[in-house]
Amino acid sequence: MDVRTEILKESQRLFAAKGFDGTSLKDIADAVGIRKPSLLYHFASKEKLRLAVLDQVLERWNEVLPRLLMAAAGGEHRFESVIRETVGFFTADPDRARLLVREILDRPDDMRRRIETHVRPWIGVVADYIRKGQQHGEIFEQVDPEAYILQVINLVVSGVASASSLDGGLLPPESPQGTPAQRHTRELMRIARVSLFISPEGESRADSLPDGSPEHAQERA
Amino acid sequence: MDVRTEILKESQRLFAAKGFDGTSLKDIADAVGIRKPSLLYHFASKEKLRLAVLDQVLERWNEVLPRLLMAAAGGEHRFESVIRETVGFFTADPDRARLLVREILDRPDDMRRRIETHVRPWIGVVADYIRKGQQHGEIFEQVDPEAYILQVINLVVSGVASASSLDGGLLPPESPQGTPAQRHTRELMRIARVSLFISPEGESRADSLPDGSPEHAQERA
DNA sequence: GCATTCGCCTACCGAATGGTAGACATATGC
DNA sequence: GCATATGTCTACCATTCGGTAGGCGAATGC
Repeated sequence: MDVRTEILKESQRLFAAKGFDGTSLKDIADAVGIRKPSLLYHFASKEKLRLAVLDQVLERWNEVLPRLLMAAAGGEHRFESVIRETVGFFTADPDRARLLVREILDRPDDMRRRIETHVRPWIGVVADYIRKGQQHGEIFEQVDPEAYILQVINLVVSGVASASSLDGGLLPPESPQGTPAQRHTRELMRIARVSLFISPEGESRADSLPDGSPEHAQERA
Repeated sequence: MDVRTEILKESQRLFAAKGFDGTSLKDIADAVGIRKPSLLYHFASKEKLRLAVLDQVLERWNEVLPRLLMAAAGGEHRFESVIRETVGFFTADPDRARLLVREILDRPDDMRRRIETHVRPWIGVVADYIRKGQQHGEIFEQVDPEAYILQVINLVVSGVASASSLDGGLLPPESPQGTPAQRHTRELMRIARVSLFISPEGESRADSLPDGSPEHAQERA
């Protein structure tokens, strides 16, 4: 693999695990198998490297976004597939979620700007979709579209970021309901759906479990 | 104020804002207005200081927990007041939330142990409450009690931790629905309620907005 | 009165940090 | 064949890091 790519990969992993300040250039160089100055040949400074890693994640997100929004049919299925794909994007590589959460905590102002340009637009799209659903009586009037979307984003991203600590420790590794990750995702999807759509009177959906997102397993490469 | 207390206060603030690794002992000493060795006189090492700050937050949580669980009447009101109080605890001082999220990311294993001893017990209590509600037909059968509680905890803690970045940037500072913080909290409470309780047929509650938690404003002292 | 403790200080330490200088070897272009 | 560009290296630098040694003054105990 290309050295530069390798550096980005290991940096993302280490930044996600130990944070930007908690990771030294030597840590990264060691992980890649080169010396520190060789690393600085590819990325002029630690700060440049940080930006490159962050850009890589956000660009990747921008790649899957169109596919994600165009996905599937209309109605509830469309909504579900959007959430499912979003969850899949982060569970395919939880470091993405951890990195974003860390970045939000460490540099809220920078991150706010990035979010406004990258995320704002399609929040508007989804919010309009929700408002339309409200007019048609399919979605609760009480839903605050923008606030709802933010809560769901938070649920997905922060959920994946901290899943290893919370789920692993508090849900039994084996249970009739499935693995912790499965239960986590299934309940997340249920909450997002039930708190949005007015249930069509007594509908008790089978809740097919979309999860662990094996279809995304190799998407990381 | 007691110097030791002052150190803990500034440490919590700085650890929450810049992270443990991103904060130097000099930063803290400067914030308190003393020299670094004086700081190390009160706390023998940076690690000891970290533990003291974390303990302080968790102890505080343990103080309000009983009051929180015993609160109010039964039924939905009880549930709502529990969530409201929990949200209040963290919005009263968002650094608590930021600190916990950082700690989960930085030291997941340590945090998992702490969570298992501190949080596990009352998760069981709430989960039993939910199961009882399911038997009585008040709560959706599809709810996975433990997974649901984890999602709500995540929603509250991570939500408060990143609220400044997300809400501030994506919700307009002024709107007919209220401030970003109000809309955030109101939608959070709505999602938690609607995704749990089977709505009593056409009930369209006025949604009195509990928020900003002014009643907790001075609780920080 | 006087020894002791407390709390804070200046001065310093070794280690690690991000980053630079410059040599060297290999590959490439012409 | 030879100059140039590429990529990695060793050696080094200034700074900052967490932490220590030890002195000094004010309070405290007896």
